[in-house]
Amino acid sequence: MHDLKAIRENPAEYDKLWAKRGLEPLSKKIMDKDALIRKAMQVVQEAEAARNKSSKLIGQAMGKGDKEEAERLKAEVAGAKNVIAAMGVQLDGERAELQALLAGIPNVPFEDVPEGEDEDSNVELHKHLEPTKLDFEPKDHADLGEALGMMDFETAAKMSGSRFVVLSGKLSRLDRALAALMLDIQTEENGYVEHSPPFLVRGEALFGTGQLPKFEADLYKTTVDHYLIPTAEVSLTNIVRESIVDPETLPRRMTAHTPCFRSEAGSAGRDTKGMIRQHQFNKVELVSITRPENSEDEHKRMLGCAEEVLKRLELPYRVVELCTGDLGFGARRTFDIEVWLPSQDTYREISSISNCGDFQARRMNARYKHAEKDNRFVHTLNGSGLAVGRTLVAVLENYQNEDGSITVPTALVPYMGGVRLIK
RNA sequence: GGAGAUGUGGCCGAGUGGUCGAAGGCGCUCCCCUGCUAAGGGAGUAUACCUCAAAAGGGUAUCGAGGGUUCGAAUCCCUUCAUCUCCGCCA
Repeated sequence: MHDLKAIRENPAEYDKLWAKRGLEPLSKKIMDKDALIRKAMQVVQEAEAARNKSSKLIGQAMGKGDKEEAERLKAEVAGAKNVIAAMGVQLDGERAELQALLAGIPNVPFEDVPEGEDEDSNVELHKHLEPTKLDFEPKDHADLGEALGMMDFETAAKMSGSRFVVLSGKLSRLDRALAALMLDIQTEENGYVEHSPPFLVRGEALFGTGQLPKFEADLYKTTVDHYLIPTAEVSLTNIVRESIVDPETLPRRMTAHTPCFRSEAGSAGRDTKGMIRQHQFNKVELVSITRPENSEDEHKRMLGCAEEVLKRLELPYRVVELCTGDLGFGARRTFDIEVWLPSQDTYREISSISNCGDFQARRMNARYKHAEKDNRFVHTLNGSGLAVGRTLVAVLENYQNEDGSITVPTALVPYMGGVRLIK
């Protein structure tokens, strides 16, 4: 959500930044609506003031027993009430329109975010390790998993349809081991506090983080008006909603290992095979709540926290900064971590780490005490640390042996109960 | 799922249609007195928005949230959310 006052003071700047995301200029439309609203507010408020004044006089007249005067005043109030009712309806309508308009406008990028229309303009920042070289034809994770008899898409399809999987045996354990490793790194080394939040949330929570109203089609909704979380970012970030945070507790770092549910409407045909794109997957999420002046530093720190997992697993990856055209709805800057997948001979996204500035904080009214009588919006950041399913895919593909067995990365052996080879 | 109760300012708590943004207490801030402790006196102490070049000032809204009745609602009605108690069910 955007700051109306800021737009009013600097419309050209906003239009310029929105243009970088490929949007038409919007400030004029917003300000015209805003001006209409303020004019209508004045009229309504004047009428309300007149009504309140007369009503008090009626009370006094009644107290004195002067019925005639009271009746005269009542007639007077009727006029004001007409104005309030008529203008009130108009005002509500205008406000709803402006609200809807603002709610659907994405965040503005930071000045120095690379410009570009789509992912082709994303900028590679750095790489870690050389892409895995196998001296045999690499299999993809789905073939490997099915051959092991521990990854079953057909059985999952029978009960749940496409884009689901049943893991079993060592692969199921591997999934758990990866999550445990990730949580241990983030909680024991990086200062994130582990949370076990709700997986079902109300619409307001999703509005707060920006998934609603625009992206309803990507979400699963229950019959009792709950939504399944598409990411724990929603649950974790909303922990500070409608509150005034003690600045001493900032930055506040939270993590959670949760399932994520995505209906992926409109993605038919993409990554149809395997575990890359599923309706349900596990993810260890990182969320930081910061003071405004610290969010950029925290963003870099969070990137490092996510990278650490891949370093520990000795998986090749690269980090890219998304260009303006590829930024998500709420983000001012985003780093993606892409892991190397031998079967695809390319890097694939395994983590996305965003600084949302005060965009989400405004939508959920999350503030901190900046000074006495000066509460300001916090900044919110979120990132995957990491997507467990895709990490499992990366481990299988990068650690595969010619016979289809999988060497367990050293860092995972303790978490696998000492197992060094999956076969 | 059934029955009932509750929801007021930082906290406690009064207030069942009128001058209530809201008594009183606690806490906090400032001042005075005393000045060792303890105590005493006075003033102040919500948020958002509109108006004003700004400040001062003025105005509107807010007593969980939303809607309604009324000239007027913290107070009456409806819906909803949350909490508590009892019963049922259940991992």
